[in-house]
Amino acid sequence: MLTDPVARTRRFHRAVTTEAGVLDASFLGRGRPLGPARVLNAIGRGITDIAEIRNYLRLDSGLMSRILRGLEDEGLITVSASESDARRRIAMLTKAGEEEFAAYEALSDKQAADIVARHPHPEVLLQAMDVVATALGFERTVIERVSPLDPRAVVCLEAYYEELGRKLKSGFDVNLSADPEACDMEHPRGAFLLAMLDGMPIGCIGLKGTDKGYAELKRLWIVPSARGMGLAQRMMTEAENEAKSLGIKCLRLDTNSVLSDAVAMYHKLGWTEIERFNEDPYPDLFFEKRI
Amino acid sequence: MLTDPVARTRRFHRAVTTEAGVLDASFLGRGRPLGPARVLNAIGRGITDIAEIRNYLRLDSGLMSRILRGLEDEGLITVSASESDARRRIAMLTKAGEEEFAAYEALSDKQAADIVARHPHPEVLLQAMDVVATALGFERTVIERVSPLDPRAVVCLEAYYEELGRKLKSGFDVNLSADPEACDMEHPRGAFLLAMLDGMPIGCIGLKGTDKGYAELKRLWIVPSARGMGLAQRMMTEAENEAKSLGIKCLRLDTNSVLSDAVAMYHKLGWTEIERFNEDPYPDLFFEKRI
DNA sequence: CAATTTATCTGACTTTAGTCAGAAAATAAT
DNA sequence: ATTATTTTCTGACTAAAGTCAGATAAATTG
Repeated sequence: MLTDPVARTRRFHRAVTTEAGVLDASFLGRGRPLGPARVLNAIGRGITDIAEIRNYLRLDSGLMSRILRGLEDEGLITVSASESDARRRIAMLTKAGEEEFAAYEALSDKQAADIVARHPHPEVLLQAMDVVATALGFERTVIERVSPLDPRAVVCLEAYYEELGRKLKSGFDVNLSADPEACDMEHPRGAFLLAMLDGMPIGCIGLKGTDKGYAELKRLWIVPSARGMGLAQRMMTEAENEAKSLGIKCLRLDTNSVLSDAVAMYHKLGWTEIERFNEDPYPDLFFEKRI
Repeated sequence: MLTDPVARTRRFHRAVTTEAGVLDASFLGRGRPLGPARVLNAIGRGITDIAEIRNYLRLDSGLMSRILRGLEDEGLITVSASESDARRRIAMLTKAGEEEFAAYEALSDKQAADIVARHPHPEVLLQAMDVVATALGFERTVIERVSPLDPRAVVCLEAYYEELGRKLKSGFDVNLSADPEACDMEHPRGAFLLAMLDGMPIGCIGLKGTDKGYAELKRLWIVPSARGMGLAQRMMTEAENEAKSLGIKCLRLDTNSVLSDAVAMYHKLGWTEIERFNEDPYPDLFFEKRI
């Protein structure tokens, strides 16, 4: 009973659907049926293409059409033809729509804050929720190329620096000049990849272009709640592909032997250990891979 | 973004409702609307009193009545008057109903098993789900008096013994004669209390009656995922009340200084340290409280 | 260019869910 | 014993969700 995976999962499901009922009630707190409320929120969250909303919410085209007319009549959205394909239609929030969406957001934020607040040790609960959320949706993870200055990238990098600082005996101090290598990881000189799941960044990797006949992989980091799922390998592979498409033939990386899991992975992925190729104080292991 | 409690909670909620949609689909996989399916499952899970089901599922009496007629027409249930109060009605599954319920159970079990199976480290996910489930429903926890031989009690006791074995340097070996003190914790000589949440035992405590002018509190245990929520104190208080109602005036307990959290709690709850009062090898600290 | 495909819309449905005002019968209160 | 309350049931509703067969217009294919 206490250890049976099925019993535990079903109990989790019961607990969560009870709670979800309460949370969905927040969607009903503004005198609007669930359907229109969900569509309005999808639009507010940036899914403006109607076919996409329809697919996301699994709505019949007829039903969708009527819901859109209703929201238009309320003055919350405007619908116009897509520029690239006049059959497709794009929904936009009006000013009133923005306000209504903000009101829903405020309700949801309050619900979320309440859940956390009534726990005596919020961080324990939050970490558990992170693990569950990552696990449940893991196959929806998408890897996208962004600028290393993208706020979502910055968030990952800061977490990476913080973690290195904890793990290296010497601590870790990013060069004071803010993100000195950012321009080298800007496409097409290099690249910066972000793994996104449910709107949350869960991992990153940088490809740093150089003028020395090789490129470097830098700043591979996976959020703790997503570790052990094979995401790091996927990021490495994607970064390699990115390098290939930029015509890069040789990759290098440096690391520290403290990060034993990472070192093991580099070996597994076909990297070979080489001599020190830079003067950085933190790394003590150096790898190369010809692609 | 990565640390913001509200963003993390909302992401969790999104992940879980997406998943819940899939799980609820299992309730639709047998060609029956959600309403009747939920009622059938409530009856199958042992909620037979119609008023109770109505309260549990928050259904209008008219709607409930019609759903019951529908399930009767399908030959899945029979409804009869309660013996104690002929206004109230009791629903029972027929043979066909049992089978239908079992089919729903099989679907749910399969869904649950699938979720766990596709995770590379199931125990990590399961522990996280335990923490979340406990946190979300915590205020629904009910403490009930059961026999110490109740299978749910046995499950807790085994977990307790296992944990003691890990924590005590000397290990821990329950007296080979199966649960030697069980009869002393049988009401009304003593009592055994179980904390239940969503059908899962999450903690226990035993009140052992003796003939020596005092009773003992034994086997206080809280499932790891529920620790830090103040449940142990609530169990202690309930056990004290139980003792009072049995006319007991003095309580004792023994413990080991390794269990420092427990020791701190005993002090906090007004227990006073006393001399060793038994020859057990494991405890090294002894407490008393007059009530 | 004609034929086909795609995305949306409209109208005419059905099903499911939920509400509400009594009616009937049993029980509890005075 | 009468009155009030509780529990369920029935009928007559409304609202919301979902389905389906075209119609329309834009894009794609051969």
